[in-house]
Amino acid sequence: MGERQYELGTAELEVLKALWEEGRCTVRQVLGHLHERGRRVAYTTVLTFLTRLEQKGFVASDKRGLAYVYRATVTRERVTRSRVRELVQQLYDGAAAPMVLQLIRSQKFSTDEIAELQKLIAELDAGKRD
Amino acid sequence: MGERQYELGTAELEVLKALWEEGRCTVRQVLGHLHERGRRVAYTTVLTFLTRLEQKGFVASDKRGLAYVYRATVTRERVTRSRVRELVQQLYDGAAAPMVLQLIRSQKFSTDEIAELQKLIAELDAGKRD
DNA sequence: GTCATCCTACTACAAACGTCGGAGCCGGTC
DNA sequence: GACCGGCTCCGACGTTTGTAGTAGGATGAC
Repeated sequence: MGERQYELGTAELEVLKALWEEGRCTVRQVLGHLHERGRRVAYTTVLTFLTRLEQKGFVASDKRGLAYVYRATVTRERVTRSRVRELVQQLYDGAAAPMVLQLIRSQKFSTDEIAELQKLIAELDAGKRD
Repeated sequence: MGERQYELGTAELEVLKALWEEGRCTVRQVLGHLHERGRRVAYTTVLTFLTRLEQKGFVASDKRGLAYVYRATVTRERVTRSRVRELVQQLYDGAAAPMVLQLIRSQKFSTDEIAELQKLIAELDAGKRD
């Protein structure tokens, strides 16, 4: 079965995000990225996360010179989709519409975003009528 | 520092959902509810979750006859909102729109749901123009 | 050759989670 | 009055997650 359950802690996800945003990174670069956004954590902690992420198959590494360089092996899209689906499942037993309604009601959107949403939904609607 | 007020594991959430759906319940009733939807778990496990949920302030109980009766002290909406917000924060640094787009793209909606969405967004749009 | 560095590997550890087993209490039933 | 079937309390245990210290290998500076 294809869609495996991705188990990622929030701190692990932070590290993965660093890789998505920076591309290939050494441990130290990830650490820098995290520090830049106020995440204070030790070098070895980052190393631990990268190692675990590699074990779980989310990143790969190769030795380049004296340090390992890590890269994500899963796309942000994929993990994101999986996480959202998981939450929809947990909260609404798989029904996405209530989640969307919830989001639309409880968050503020800019005029541009509203326009974008309208466009997208219109497309959906058109698709349905085919 | 994550000010995550609601710390709920997925299994704990299952139990809480039982209370939202059934109203006031004894341990045994929650157990029955879970068993009905294929969740096989022991009586004492449910008891543990209810106890922990009570410690965390999500449920309250009172002794009625020989068994305790539990009830949720937080609404489904509240927990749900908090969880969604948390995920939006984690995945998109707080931007709700990408999340909505993601949902709309990756999930299937019925015609009715699409209509509902259109209505809601139209309202939003109207509100913006005031 | 010796040092100061930088990097990885190994180990550790507490808290949270998911999961129960038993001990022990209490109210009916033979 | 001894037993059965509920119920709660307490403790336990394996796993995951977040966090990090320390040991030891490689490397470049003198």
